[in-house]
Amino acid sequence: MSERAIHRQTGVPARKRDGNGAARPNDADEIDLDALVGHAGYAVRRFQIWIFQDFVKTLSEVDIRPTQYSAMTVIGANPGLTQMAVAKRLGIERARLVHLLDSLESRRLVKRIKSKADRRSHALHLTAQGTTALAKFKRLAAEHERHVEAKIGKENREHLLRILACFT
Amino acid sequence: MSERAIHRQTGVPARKRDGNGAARPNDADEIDLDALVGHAGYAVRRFQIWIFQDFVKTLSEVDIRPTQYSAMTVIGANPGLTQMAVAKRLGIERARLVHLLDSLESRRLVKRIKSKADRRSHALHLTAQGTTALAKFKRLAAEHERHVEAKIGKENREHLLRILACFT
DNA sequence: TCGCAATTGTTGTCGTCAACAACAATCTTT
DNA sequence: AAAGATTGTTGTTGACGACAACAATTGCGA
Repeated sequence: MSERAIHRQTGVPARKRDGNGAARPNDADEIDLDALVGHAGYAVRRFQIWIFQDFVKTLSEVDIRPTQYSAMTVIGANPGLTQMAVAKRLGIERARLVHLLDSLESRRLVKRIKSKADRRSHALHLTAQGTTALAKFKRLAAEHERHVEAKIGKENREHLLRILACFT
Repeated sequence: MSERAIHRQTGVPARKRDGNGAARPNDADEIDLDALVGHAGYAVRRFQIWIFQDFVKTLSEVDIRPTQYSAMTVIGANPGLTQMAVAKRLGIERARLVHLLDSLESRRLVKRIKSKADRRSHALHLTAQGTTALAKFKRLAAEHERHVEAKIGKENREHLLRILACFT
């Protein structure tokens, strides 16, 4: 039970009511989050939304979204991976990866090469164009990362990366 | 450019190839994440997915999702808020909140009371049933939070909350 | 006081994403 | 050769963020 909720119950005067027991509908930043302040998930969710928006905005000139970036980065560093391997490593569903790669392949950034060893699978590679494009994506992503640093602080960002390293 | 990528280029023997330059398609945990390890957004995203899954699972017996929980918590602590106020405070779109409240109202957990002062808006309240239900939700959510603590450590969780406090 | 802009809730659409289920082609195991 | 597993694919469902439009209502300025 939060203090402010208790205050209401014990009759501490709310500053404005509308006849329905309504307590100041506006005035956004004085609303009690109560139990939410103790939940990591809530803060993480808000942060993640902020990060994604900044990422998308910072990379808008190249029209690359976070998941696309992560796929290209992994493929670039590990040429020849199968879709299953990429999906498992990044925690993406393989069904989801199909459309993702369709999109990247249609933009000539990635190519699927039918594997001769296992004809079920595709070996994934960046195209030459994809390689140079990825270099630019990485520069823009680094710029985005500086925005994160500016938002939460250099050492906080590094500490965050250490804390969450077990999820990568 | 990652070390393992360089190794490939410099001819360090990859252990298995399939004739297409493919390097060990399987063996998930040896895949180089390259630039992703330096991106807070990637770790945060993976973490957030893990948290949501655990939250949903831990509260599955009461069938409450994170967003529903956050809305009920705020309404419980600030009875009489309008939909706009809740949406702004939680960073939810007011259009999204409509369905969310429809669902909660149909389960008799929340009620919308037409405001007499401003007939455009609704004053949001928990029902009696909603109040007792929320108490149980909070107990389960606290259990979920202990899972988080067990996953990343007590002091890491607290540090995380401090780092991300500016997003709540 | 009248009229126009802003606000509130609502409806609808679009795109992203996670979670499943089913399927054909192919591999592996027995 | 038969049975079972794997890989890529297609499709569906539901939660969610973003956006646009709308009616009812409010508030403000001319």
